[in-house]
Amino acid sequence: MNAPATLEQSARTAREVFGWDDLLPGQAEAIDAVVGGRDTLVVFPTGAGKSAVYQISGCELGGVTVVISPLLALQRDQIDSIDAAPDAPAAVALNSRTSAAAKRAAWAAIESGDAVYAFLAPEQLANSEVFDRLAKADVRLVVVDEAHCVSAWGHDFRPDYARIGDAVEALGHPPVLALTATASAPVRDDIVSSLGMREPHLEVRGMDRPEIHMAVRRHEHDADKRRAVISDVQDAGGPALLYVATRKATDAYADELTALGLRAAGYHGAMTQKRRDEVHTAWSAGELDVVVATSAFGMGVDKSDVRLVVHADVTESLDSYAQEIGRAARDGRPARAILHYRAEDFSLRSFFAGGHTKRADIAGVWDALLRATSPLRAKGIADESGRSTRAIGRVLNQLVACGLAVSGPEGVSVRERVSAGDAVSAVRERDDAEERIRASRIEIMRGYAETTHCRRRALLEYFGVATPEQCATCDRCDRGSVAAIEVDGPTDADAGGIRIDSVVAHGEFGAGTVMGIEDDRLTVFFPEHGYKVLARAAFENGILELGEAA
DNA sequence: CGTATTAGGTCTACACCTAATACGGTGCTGTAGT
Repeated sequence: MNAPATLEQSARTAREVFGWDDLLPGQAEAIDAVVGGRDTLVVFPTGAGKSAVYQISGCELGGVTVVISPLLALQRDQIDSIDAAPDAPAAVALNSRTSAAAKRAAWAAIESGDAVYAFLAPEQLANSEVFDRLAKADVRLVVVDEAHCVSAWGHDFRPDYARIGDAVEALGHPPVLALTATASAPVRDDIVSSLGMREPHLEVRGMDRPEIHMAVRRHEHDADKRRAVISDVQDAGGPALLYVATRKATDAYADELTALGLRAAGYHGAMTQKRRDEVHTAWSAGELDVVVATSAFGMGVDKSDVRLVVHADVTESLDSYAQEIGRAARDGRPARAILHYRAEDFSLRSFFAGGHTKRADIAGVWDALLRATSPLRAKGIADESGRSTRAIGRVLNQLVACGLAVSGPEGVSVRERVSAGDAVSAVRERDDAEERIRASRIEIMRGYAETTHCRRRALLEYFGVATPEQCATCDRCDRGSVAAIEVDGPTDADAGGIRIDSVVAHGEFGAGTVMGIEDDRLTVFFPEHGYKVLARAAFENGILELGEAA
């Protein structure tokens, strides 16, 4: 392979086919790897030209470029942008919203032998007709967009994400190009192994976003937190995003901000598609000061002048947090990211992380599958047993994930005829493993929130990026080197020999670490019991003692 | 696990308290019915 010639060719394609004058840093290297036949993982911030990498590579390679993308709206945007290019290959979508006529046209394009981009949600790969036809087509590249979803959405929420790797293998393993805006080392490893990528070329650029000032504020009381969040949004100085943990909170904050005279709108996954589109459009057009959203808002939202991203609750992982604050300052001008939280807020995340499958559900589903003579669907089992379709669906996913059952276009059927008891324990083991992983992600988030060192360093170290000790643009660096955890109200960080990070011993809870100090109360984290707010008087009656530093 | 809502109990009656209970995120798909 002649590398300079390839690069020159890529630059020409960019210019002549897509109308881009220059390739951005990293794009040429990634394209070179993909066109050379290597599996490639690209981690660029949004706006740094991830799409161009697959568009140019697909054009160079010819044949069919399969693009797996999580949201139908994203697929539509991508197709629109390809259609707008001066001389780009055709782009088609295959999904549940595609009309019969459009499907015929799409297959005609795919089977024509000309270069074409085919956009699919991963669920389409489980459709045997779609898959069989793709397998016969000339697929020369598989692109996985928003590849972090492979890691985050794997088995439970969208199980087909976990099976993309199998589909790639069954297609004869054409080069795989995975694209994402944020991926920590564990998530990268997860993507590589889940997609079955072989010795992938890794192209990571621009993880550091020094233009975003980072801060965290911890609160004792919910009312204080709400006030602080509202006040931050009022002082945004430009378009602001407010992320909350629940759908209900989106409306509550949006109403309050509206009452204060801001143009605010709520956004969450349970709203009608129409309403979601309206909010999205108004936000993009600059008609809203703030969108109050759950994690549903973000992917595919491209607004360059966001000046503030406030989180009223912790996210489920530092990966998600980086993703969400990364939506600020795409124009490169200064912006701020502020995380507000209370110790209790982690419990909602732990709830989402948990969720053990009920034994009776597992046994019931397994029994139904064993008796069945043809594949079953969640709805059928649910109707017959009177349990919820969702619960049954989860059991089915877990049974497939642990290899006891297989999922096909007609539904799920038994693969290994083990006893109900064995099925129950196999599913429970999966539950436990998943919960441990999610719990550890939450702990990393807690670590970020409670670090006494530079925030940016804490974030970037997690992403495996070397950084200086201090960034000078986070709340920790603002106040000098190692600072105390900030707690609402007067902070007396040294009285009575108790300090933030002091190790203490409690009669009931064992050894703990002081996380916060108020006038007469301490917040202490006990590894086995979590956070406890204790009266300072506990020292006087001997329940609490200053521990040795060991 | 924590919070918000509902049900139940109290008993001059109304309003109020407590205990029990429900609920909490992300999206595809296929099918039924307008």
